[in-house]
Amino acid sequence: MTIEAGLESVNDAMPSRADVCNRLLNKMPVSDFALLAPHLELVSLKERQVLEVPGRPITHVYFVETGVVSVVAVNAEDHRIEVGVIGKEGMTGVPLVFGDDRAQHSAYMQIGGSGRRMPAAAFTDALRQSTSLRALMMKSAQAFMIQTAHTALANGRAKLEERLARWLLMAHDRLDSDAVPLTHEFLAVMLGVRRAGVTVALHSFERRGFIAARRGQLTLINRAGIEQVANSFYGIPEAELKRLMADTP
Amino acid sequence: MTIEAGLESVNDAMPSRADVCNRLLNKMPVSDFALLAPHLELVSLKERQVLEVPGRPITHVYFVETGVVSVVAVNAEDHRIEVGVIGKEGMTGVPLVFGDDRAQHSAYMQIGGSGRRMPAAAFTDALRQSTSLRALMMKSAQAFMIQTAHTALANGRAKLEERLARWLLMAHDRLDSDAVPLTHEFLAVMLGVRRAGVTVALHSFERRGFIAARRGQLTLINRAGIEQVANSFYGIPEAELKRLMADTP
DNA sequence: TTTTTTCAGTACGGAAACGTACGTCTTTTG
DNA sequence: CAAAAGACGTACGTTTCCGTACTGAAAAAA
Repeated sequence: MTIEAGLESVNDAMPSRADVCNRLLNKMPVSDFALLAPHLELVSLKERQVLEVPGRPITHVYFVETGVVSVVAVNAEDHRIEVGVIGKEGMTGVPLVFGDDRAQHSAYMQIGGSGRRMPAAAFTDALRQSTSLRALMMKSAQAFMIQTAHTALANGRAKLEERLARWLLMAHDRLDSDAVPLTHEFLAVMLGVRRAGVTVALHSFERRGFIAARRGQLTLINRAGIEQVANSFYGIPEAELKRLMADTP
Repeated sequence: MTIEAGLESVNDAMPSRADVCNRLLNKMPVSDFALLAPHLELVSLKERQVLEVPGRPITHVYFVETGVVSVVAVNAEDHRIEVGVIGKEGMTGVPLVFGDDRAQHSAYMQIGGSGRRMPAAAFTDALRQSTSLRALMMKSAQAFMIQTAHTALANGRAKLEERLARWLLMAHDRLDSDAVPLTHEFLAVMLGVRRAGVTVALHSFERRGFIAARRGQLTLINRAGIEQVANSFYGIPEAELKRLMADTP
C-alpha cells in the first residue's frame, strides 16, 4: 500500500501492462495498449450488475478480468435466453466494433468480479486510429459470434444435461477456481429451462461425482466427466478462439 | 439479346449499377461499387449448391440477388442446425470482413437463384482500400449476428410451430413470390426437428388458411396469420437490419 | 410405360421437459 | 431472535416432440 515506486499505483492511475489480466489488453501491441490505457478505469463488477441494456447506447466498454458476463437476447414478449458469455478472454460492447452505438442484447455480470472499463467514445476513437486494434477487436467479435452460433446449435439440438454441462465448462474456463457461485435459478434462466430441471440434472452430475453442490455454489470435481456429458456441444468456439488469437501476434 | 448498346452486356462483362439487385451492392457509394465491379461475376446459384465448407478457405464472396442461402453450424458429432439465412439483403463470406479467411459454417443454397460473386482475395483487397466499404460490410455482418442470436433464442424457447412460422417469414422476405419451393425434409433439417413434425405443423397452417401446400412447394396465403403464429420470435433482426442499413447512406 | 425414387401423410409408444406447487432448509433482514 | 426471503428438493399430471416405421402418391428415371 505504501510502495513509492511509480508502477504500483492507486486504482485510477494509468495501469501498467503487467497489471492487466484481460487477454485482449495483454495481447495487443504496446502501441495500442498505450492508446487505451489513459482511459481505462479499474472497476469492480458486482454480481447482477447491468452493463448493457438492449436498445440503449453503450456507455462503456468493459474488459473483463475476473468474473463472467452473460449476454442475453430478449424479444418483444420478454422471452429471453443467453447467447454468449464473456470472461477475461473478451470484452463487452461488440457493436461498437461494427460502428454501432447501441446495445443489442442485455449484458450483466453473472458471476461477480472486476475489470477495466473505458468510455465508448474513447474506444471508438482508438479504433479509428489503429488498424491493428481494429483487427484484434474484430477477431474477438468473431470469436463471440462463433460462440453464439454454437449456442444456437446447442439450444436446438442438445438435451438439458448437455447444455448445462456446456455452460459449466464455459464458466470454468473463465474462472480461476473450480467453484461456480451460482444458484440453480440463474442457470435455469440462462439456459431457458425450468429451475427444477437444473436441480435434477445437477443431482445427476453430483451422483456421478462430477460436481459438489452447496447452496448457491457448485464445484467442479471431475471436469473430464462434465466434458463427456457435454458431448460434442462444447469445444468448437473454444478452439476457434485459440486459433483466432494465435495467428496474429 | 442483340441489343447494341454498351449497357446490355454478356454475363461476364462488368455489371452496371442498375443491373444489380443485391441490396449491399445497390446501397454502397459508387466509388465502392467501382472497386468491386471489375471482379464481380454473375452466377446462377442452384438449389443445394455449396458455397462454403466449415474449416475450408473461403474462395468467393457471394452477393445474393435471388434465392436463399442457408448457413448451418455443425459440430464434431455432426449435429447441425441453421444459424442464419442470407438473401438479397446480404452476402456470404462474413469471416473475411473480420480478417479471417476460413469458413466457420456450412453455407449452401437452400432455394436456388442467382447472384454476383467475386474472389475472396479481391474482396479483402477492396476492404483494405475503402473505409466506407468496410463500414457497410460490418453493418451487414452485425445484422447477420443479430439474426443468429435470435435464432438461438427461438431454438431455445419457441415451439416448433413458432419456429417454422419464423422461418417461412424470413424466407418470404427474401423471395419475390409467395411460393417457397422446399420439401418438409429440408425445413426439418434447418430447424433441427423431425420431418414428420414439420408435416403436421404445416397441416395446421393449411387448415387455418395461412398457406397452400403442394409436393415440394408451399405458398403463403395469409402472411399476417403466419406472423401471428411466429409470435414475437420474428421481427427484431428484420427491424435491426433496416435500422443498420438506414442510418449510413 | 414401367420402374424407381422421392415426398408426404399418418400412427404409436416413449422420452424429455414443462407448469405448478408445496415443503424444508438455510440465509438475510428487521 | 423472530420473521421474512431465498434456495433447493421433490412430486405429478401434461405438453411437446422424438424415433421409428409403414403407406400411398407424385415425380423422375429407365
